[in-house]
Amino acid sequence: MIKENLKKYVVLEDCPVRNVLDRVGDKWSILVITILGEAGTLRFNELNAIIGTISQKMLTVTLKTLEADGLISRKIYPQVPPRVEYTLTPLGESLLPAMSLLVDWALENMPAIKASREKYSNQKELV
Amino acid sequence: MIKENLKKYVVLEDCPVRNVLDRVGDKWSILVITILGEAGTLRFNELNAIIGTISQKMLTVTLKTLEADGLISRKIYPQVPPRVEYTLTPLGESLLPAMSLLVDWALENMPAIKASREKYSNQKELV
DNA sequence: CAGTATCCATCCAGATACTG
DNA sequence: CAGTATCTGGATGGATACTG
Repeated sequence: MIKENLKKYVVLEDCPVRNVLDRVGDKWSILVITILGEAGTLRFNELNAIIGTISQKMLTVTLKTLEADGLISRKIYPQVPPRVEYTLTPLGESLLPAMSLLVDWALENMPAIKASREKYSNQKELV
Repeated sequence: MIKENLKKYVVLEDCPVRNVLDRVGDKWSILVITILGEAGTLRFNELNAIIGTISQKMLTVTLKTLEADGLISRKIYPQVPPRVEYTLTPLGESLLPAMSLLVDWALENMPAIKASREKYSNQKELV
């Protein structure tokens, strides 16, 4: 029966897939990974300045989560004032191809999606 | 200056990328797209039964959003009781390769991520 | 069958202020 | 410089009951 077979995706979703996509889906992770992927290594305040619209708190949370997942590494230089540098780990780098494919898809198809959204909301208004 | 150059990602993020990834990031969209991608066409209650843990409300919301984005199409058969069928549009199908790359990455690297998370939380406890 | 409508708990992101 | 701590409004997701 086809429906029973399809349930495998639900299981997948619970364990590894949704776990990973929670990161992909949150507001800042992809941006941070993309930027680190291109820049190589950046300090906390450099990331903060590049993104501009992120709060210190969210940048801290995002970096900690990505570090916990093993996607970025955090290097502390014992200085005053402190210097902390962030870099993608090999695991983080291995995510770049999949992410850029998604980003490319988004860039390419955003016009179509936008047009569809407008068409849809106009239809709703007419009802 | 390298930092100014990197800001392009922030702009990208605001407009098309984050818009699309909001869908990827929500709780059910990827699952629905994946299932429809394999099944071809399904009715509302078939999807409901396959996923099992989704509420009617969230399935409705998810399907409406995907329809508004032009990723799935909704076909109503004027019967009593009603019959509504959902299918991926070509736009929705074009998203499948990027998504499956991401899903594959998740499956392959989940063990590493899990190990990293445990190591990280153990470190925290020792402090 | 395929939804709507309503209420509710929780999470999330941002603003602000403070610190080793 | 690189964070932490606290508070708050709003969005998100789920449970339940009802309906054309």
